[in-house]
Amino acid sequence: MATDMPQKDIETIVKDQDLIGRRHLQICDAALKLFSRKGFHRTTVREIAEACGLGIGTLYSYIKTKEDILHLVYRRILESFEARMLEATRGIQDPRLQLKAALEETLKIYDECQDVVLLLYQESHALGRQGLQGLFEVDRTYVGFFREILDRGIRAGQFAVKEPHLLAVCILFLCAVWDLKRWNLQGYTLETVIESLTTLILNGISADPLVKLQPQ
Amino acid sequence: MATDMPQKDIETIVKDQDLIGRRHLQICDAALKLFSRKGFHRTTVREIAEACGLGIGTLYSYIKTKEDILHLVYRRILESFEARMLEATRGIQDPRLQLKAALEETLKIYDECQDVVLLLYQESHALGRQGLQGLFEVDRTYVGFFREILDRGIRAGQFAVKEPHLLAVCILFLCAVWDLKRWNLQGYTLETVIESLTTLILNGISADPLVKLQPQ
Amino acid sequence: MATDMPQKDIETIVKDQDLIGRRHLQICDAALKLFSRKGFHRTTVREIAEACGLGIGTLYSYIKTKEDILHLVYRRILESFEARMLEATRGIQDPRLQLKAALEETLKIYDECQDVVLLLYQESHALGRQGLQGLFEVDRTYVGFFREILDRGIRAGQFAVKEPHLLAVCILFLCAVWDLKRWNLQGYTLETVIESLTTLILNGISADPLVKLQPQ
Amino acid sequence: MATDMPQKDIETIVKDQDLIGRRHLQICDAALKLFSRKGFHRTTVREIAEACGLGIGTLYSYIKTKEDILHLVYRRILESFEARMLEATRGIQDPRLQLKAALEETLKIYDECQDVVLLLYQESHALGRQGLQGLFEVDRTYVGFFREILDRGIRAGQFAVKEPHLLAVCILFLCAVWDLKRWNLQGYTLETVIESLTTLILNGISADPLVKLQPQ
DNA sequence: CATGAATGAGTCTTCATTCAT
DNA sequence: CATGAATGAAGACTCATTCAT
Repeated sequence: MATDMPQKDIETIVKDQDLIGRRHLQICDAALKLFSRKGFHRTTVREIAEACGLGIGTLYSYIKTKEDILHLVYRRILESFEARMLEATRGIQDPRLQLKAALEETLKIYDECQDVVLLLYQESHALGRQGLQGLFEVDRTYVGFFREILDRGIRAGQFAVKEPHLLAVCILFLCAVWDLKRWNLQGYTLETVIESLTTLILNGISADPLVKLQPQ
Repeated sequence: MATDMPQKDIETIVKDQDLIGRRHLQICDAALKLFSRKGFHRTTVREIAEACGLGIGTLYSYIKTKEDILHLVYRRILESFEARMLEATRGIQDPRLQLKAALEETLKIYDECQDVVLLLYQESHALGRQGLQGLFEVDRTYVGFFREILDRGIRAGQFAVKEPHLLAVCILFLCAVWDLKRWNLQGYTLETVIESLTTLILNGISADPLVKLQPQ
Repeated sequence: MATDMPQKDIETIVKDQDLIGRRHLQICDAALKLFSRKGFHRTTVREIAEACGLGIGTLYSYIKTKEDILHLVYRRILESFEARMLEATRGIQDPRLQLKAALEETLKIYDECQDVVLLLYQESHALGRQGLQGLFEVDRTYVGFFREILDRGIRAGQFAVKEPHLLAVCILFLCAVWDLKRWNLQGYTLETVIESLTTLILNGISADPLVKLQPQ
Repeated sequence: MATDMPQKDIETIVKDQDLIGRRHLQICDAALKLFSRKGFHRTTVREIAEACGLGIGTLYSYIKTKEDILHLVYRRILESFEARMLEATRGIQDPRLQLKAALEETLKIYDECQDVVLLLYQESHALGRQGLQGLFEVDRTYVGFFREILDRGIRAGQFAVKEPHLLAVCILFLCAVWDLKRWNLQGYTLETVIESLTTLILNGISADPLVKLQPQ
């Protein structure tokens, strides 16, 4: 589904593709921690180099600019998110249940990766046009996944949704509330949020008014 | 309702409160444009000074640090948002209609002030702890407004919501989708979004299942 | 004796000599405190203005440059030092006793005005050539005072000194040890220092070897 | 005796200790000249960088702050002073002669390094607390050297001194008169000063009054 | 392929001084 | 005479990036 994201493949001096892969992982791990803690701008390339045990020069053999590191990090994050999502919803037939599962897993991921989601929303503008395009693409596949669930539900007569794509975007976005507005949600537990959001959305799109009473 | 946000009043060298007020407006206007276009980090203080027709020294008579400018901008934005919201929903009695109006107005504002909303979400981490507290406070009053509508609807038996505060946060947050995910919503018009979101939310929280069929 | 120091009279915009005098005192008092605490460079003109209750503009009506303030301060300090010295040694006939009194008084002054003496030694290079000349002049009169005592003692056969001016300079300078090397003299009291220095100097210049045994 | 001054070792970005050593020498040489001529405050970091043929960035790879440069300079100066002193007085048995030699050498050093001594006295307050501590420490070892001579003389019955440490401080301090009051000692030669100071001090501390007549 | 020293453009911020009111 | 807002030159320091070894 998302194996072919537009790689905007980072130009490297080193040519050994295998080594590049390993180094990129190394760099991602170090950079992710630093970016989460201090943000993109306040993290220096030198710090990243130190944190991943490479010389600065070596680091620069595997990237062209600092921005590339952000790319690497984003790509990695989104890949892992997507993998988890697919895993969690695979094989569920009922659209309503599958949507529920997708919501729950997304919120769980967002709960675990709070810093990362913040990073995603706050520093993405540090990417150039081209870089953003890549992100958008990935996001689209992620959204596409929700959209498929909606489509199946609509075809099955379970969901009444005029604009499935729009709704998919909204639903995915809404999950981020747990991270982006966390300071305003201090008293709540993840469970409460999962339940409330699930209720809101399922009721919001349900075609059958009578179903609604149960979850509430 | 929110006239007394915690001012964290910027220390200035100039004493004339009136002049300070005017200059701050001047600075806000210039900074807002630049921040929207280039982001906080990529905008230099010198650029801001030039853009508002002040010498750097003069600019620094009205602020202590660059961060203060971001404060000024944020405070200004949120004040104006709140004012518009209050204006648009004042006097509407029916909670359902009032919520509809609030949603519509918020989305309209967010449509007009796309850059500003992005700024709000992306650069807020450039503020220090104290500065963030101020923002949160304002946000809480804004959220509180939605919450009051929900509460009235619940009391009137129109809404079925377990966690009104949580829902209020979600609803307000959801409006930002139009700005934060705009690149994934290219084909849609504001009207479509207003309608879809309104439907989703009203259905999502409606206590009476039979009402739901009409708007859809 | 030193009423006619070369005034390098500060150019002022204000012409009322009387007012100038009062303002200069005002400025001196404020500046002295600030300079002592923070040093000349780290004290801003604005701080001085605030400390003496004048507007910056007003302050600048009574001086031409920041350096002028240092002048004012130095001149004031030296005048007061000299006055105290004269007072303390007036009328003493015996050169040995007079030298003792002069030493004692100088050390007492230096003890009371530790910060000021440091200021004198550390910031004088902030003065331009012309300003330094003024200081030197004052210092010379101060030194001259010691020299006169030495001369009288030499004529009286009490002191054996080849280079009285040089010695006078040294003696006066030596007194500053209490301020400039204070951190290396932590355990000592003023009294001990007075006694030790007096002994050293009187023995060092005494013409009559037999006298020496008594004070030690 | 003073091989282990508290290094407060400057944090550097560059790791190669050997290179650091060489660069620090380079920086010292350039900075010393500039500081002597223009003082610490009036010398810019950029000037220092140019004077030692490094880019500013490079310079800052070897120091953390401008103050560090002053440190470097001071440390270097004091080390060289001490080395010369030790060399000049080594192996002299008679305390009186050794003190004479120490005085003479110190004054010669101070004569050659007039600018440096001024720097030492005038700019030391630009150092922070910690930096000053380092200086004091070095000064103490220097003073300790004089003190040892005095102690030996006292034990040998040649000197009559109640407070040897205090006297040592005074003696060392007195040598600085040649630099700090030079403008008031224009007509004198180094030889005259050496002779006068030596006479003053040796007579001042001599235990045997009869010896005194000879040097005078 | 690895390293890390070198670079300098660019950043925020300060402060003595002036001048219109 | 008094005031204080305006000014901009200048300063210390950072950091992404390169390149010789």
